[in-house]
Parts: sequence; C-alpha cells; structure tokens
Amino acid sequence: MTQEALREDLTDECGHDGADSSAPRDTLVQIKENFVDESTTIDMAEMFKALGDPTRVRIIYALLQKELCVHDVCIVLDMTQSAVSHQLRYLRNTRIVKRRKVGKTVFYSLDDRHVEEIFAQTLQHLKHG
Amino acid sequence: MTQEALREDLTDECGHDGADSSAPRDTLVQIKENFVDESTTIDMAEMFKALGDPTRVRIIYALLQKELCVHDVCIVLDMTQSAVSHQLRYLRNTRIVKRRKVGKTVFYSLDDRHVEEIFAQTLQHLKHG
DNA sequence: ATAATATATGAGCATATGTTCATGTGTTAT
DNA sequence: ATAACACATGAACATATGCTCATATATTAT
Repeated sequence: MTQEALREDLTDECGHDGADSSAPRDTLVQIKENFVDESTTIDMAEMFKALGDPTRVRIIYALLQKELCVHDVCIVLDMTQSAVSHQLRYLRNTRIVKRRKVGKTVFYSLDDRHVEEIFAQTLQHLKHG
Repeated sequence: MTQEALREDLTDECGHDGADSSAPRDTLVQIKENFVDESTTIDMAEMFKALGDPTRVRIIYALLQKELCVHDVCIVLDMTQSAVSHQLRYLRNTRIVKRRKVGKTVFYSLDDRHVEEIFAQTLQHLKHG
C-alpha cells in the first residue's frame, strides 16, 4: 500500500469531523505503516488467546517442569480426560506443545523455549502492577 | 495445603482406574506443589486474554510507537470511537495502558515496559514455528 | 446558558469459548 | 478375536466476548 493510498484512507471513522487530531496526520500515517503485517497481528493475538485461559496456563506450568502424558496432566490439574485432551489439542494447534507417542501413551511437552520467557516477563508485569 | 492433603487429593478424575501413570505419584505431587498460587495463575490468564485479540494487539502496537489520544487511535485503527474506547478500558483494567488527561483529550500510553518484551518474545516464537 | 467536542459506558446481539457427555480410534494384553 | 486401556473428537449447552447503537459525562468555546 502506498503512502498516498494510506493518506486517502485516513478519513474519519470516529464520528468526529476530523478538524483536529492531536498528532499530525503524517505521524499517524507513519504509525500505521510501522505495523507488522495484518496476518502477523492476527497470529500474535491467536498466540496470546491460546495462553489466555487458566486451564491452559496450568497445563503449561506443569509441562514447564516435566514432559507428561495426558493421564498425568489430568491428575495434576484434577480435570477430566476429555477437557484436558481438548485443551492439549488447542495448544498443539498453536504450536505451543508437541506430542511424542510411546505405545498407547502420548507424551506432551513444550514446543518452544520462548514460552518460558513469555511467562517470566508476564510474572514480572504482574508483580510490577 | 500439606503434602498429605495433596496426596489424598490425587484421586483419579480421568475415567481411569489409576493403575498406572507414567510418572511416579510423588513426582506429580511435586509438580502440583510447584505451581504458582491459583490467583496468580488466573491473573496470568487474564493478562494473556487481554493481549489475545487482534484489535488490542493493534492498539498496543500503535502505543508502542507513541502516546496517542483516543481519537488518533480511532484513525490509526480505522475503528469507531466506541469500539476503541471499550478496548482501551479493557487494557486499562489490566494495567497494560495508562491515561493522561489534558483538557478534554485523554492520552493513552503503555503502562509497562514488559509488554514490549512479551511482544518481542512472541514474535520470536511465531518466526520459529 | 448553549453548543460543540472528546471520551466513557450500558444494553443488546451475534459469535466464540470451555466444559461435559457420548462415542470413536489406535494400541496392548489375554 | 475380545477386552482393556489411553487418548481423540463431535455435539450440545451455558457463559463470555466484541462490536454497534444510543446516550451520558466532562471540558471548552461562544
């Protein structure tokens, strides 16, 4: 998208008449251009959504400590096998966890070292607040 | 909660008969004990949930670059004032953004340096995948 | 005071989410 | 082959979410 096109696109959608915005229009155009592409924005939101549930947070906390089979996750979280399995699938689709099958048992573990960092940063944020 | 009580609590909820779990029971007890407290778990999930929406991700991206008034966020995101205002409130309640009022204008900015780190880590995760 | 501007918010609605329940699939044991 | 076990999954249901619409609040200008 050209800078021209973006400029045209900056018509007002806010129910204002556009007489004044506190930042100069060029600055706003610049901010819009500096965005990562839309698909990445959506992917980031998907990633955070995957982490944005207490059950999934607890699963990740467990897997941070040790690779576990579905059965053991059920025990640690005290939840039904179905609920846990659904959530593990969710986390697998987001590439947060991975599987390893041994006979009829499926072991889950974290698929990414970044998750640990993200958790650490978030804990810092919560303490700071 | 004592270790005894936890051990008692580890009855099977998964529709299994508990004959075998791949990790020894003591290990599972240990994993359960190493959890951060439940309220922190919930807070973390709340935090991620706040980041887990494309609109809010875009707002944060904008504010990462520059403090902006509500009106300007509307322009940059091309969304209605109401929708933006609702989302800003959400982010404010989660302490991700803060307000600064000047006359009738309200400027929003990020309330926490950790958010930038979390975003960076998450982008790394997405590239890795 | 009246109007205009900037933002905030409650209600309503369509869609998404998380769990349960029932059942399916794949593996091991007898 | 049959049963038992470990896990996966579709349907259904209650609740949560994100937007729109209308309206409220607060500040500034005339």
